[in-house]
Amino acid sequence: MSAAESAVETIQREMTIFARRARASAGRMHPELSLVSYTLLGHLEERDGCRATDLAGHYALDKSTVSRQVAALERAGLIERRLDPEDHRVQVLHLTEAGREILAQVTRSRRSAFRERLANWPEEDLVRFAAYLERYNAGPGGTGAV
Amino acid sequence: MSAAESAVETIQREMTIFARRARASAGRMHPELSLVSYTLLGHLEERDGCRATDLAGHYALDKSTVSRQVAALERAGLIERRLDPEDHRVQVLHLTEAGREILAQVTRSRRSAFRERLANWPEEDLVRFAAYLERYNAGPGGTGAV
DNA sequence: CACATCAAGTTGTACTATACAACTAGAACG
DNA sequence: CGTTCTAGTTGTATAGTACAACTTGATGTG
Repeated sequence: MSAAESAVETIQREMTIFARRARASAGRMHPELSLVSYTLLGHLEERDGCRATDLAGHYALDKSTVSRQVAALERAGLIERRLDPEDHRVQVLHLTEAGREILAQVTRSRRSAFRERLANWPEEDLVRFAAYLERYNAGPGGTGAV
Repeated sequence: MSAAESAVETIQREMTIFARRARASAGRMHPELSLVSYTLLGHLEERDGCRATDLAGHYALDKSTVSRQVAALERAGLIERRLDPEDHRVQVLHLTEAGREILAQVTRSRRSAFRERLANWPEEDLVRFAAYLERYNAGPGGTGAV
């Protein structure tokens, strides 16, 4: 096996380990915010509000799934729905102040966990690793290479 | 923000994207084998058989979860249980011939998906990326930096 | 304009993966 | 022995998900 082939094997194995761990710890990571909720809130912050359908499309989730997630986030007071005056079928979702705070808090705690994990890496390696990950994720998706 | 800090941000973001995708596609990846089942079969192959408790410990799953997964895999004819003659509480799990085949098949299809995704990477980058991932995963776990 | 079609969301239902707790059966050790 | 430990199963509950059926509003065409 060539060096390239064996590197591909390693990447596959390590990505799989990572995915499994992420899955296992997703629910326990932050009691107040699952990985999905966190991602959705992050999207709302980044876009400054969007529709449920956009979330579903962007994250490849069924609209019913998003509908329930959104309902839960609203019940928790983290987001609010504003009827689009242009189109009354549409609800534009926005973070509330509480939602913004929780999101920032979870982001901080996640960031510090990552920092800790990467604490001893030389800057050069961090930069290269970051670039590789971006490149990997930007590649053609949906092939199951997860 | 320093280059190192911004690299850590990127790593966090990209790892999260990856984890979310993995999660979303886990169930659809291979109709015949979920990510968890695949991982468990892989472990059995690697160790040439082990106990359910070992699987639970190694993958941080509850023993009841493993028990049901194992039951499903046995029903599907992919593994078999052999009573440990030394200790009648213990069932040693082994791949069956069918299990070995399915595992090999899924491994092949996953590998080809990874290969495709990484097809245009220069060997040097593959080797470095693989090393970074190994290093990342080998770090202290369980902090939520997933 | 009226009806057909499309789009956004909700709700009913079902399934999978998971955890925790209570239990059974066997082992180990005093 | 009997107590305590260990391996595994089963009951129960929850989260996240999908698919299908439905409601409501928008759009476009004869």
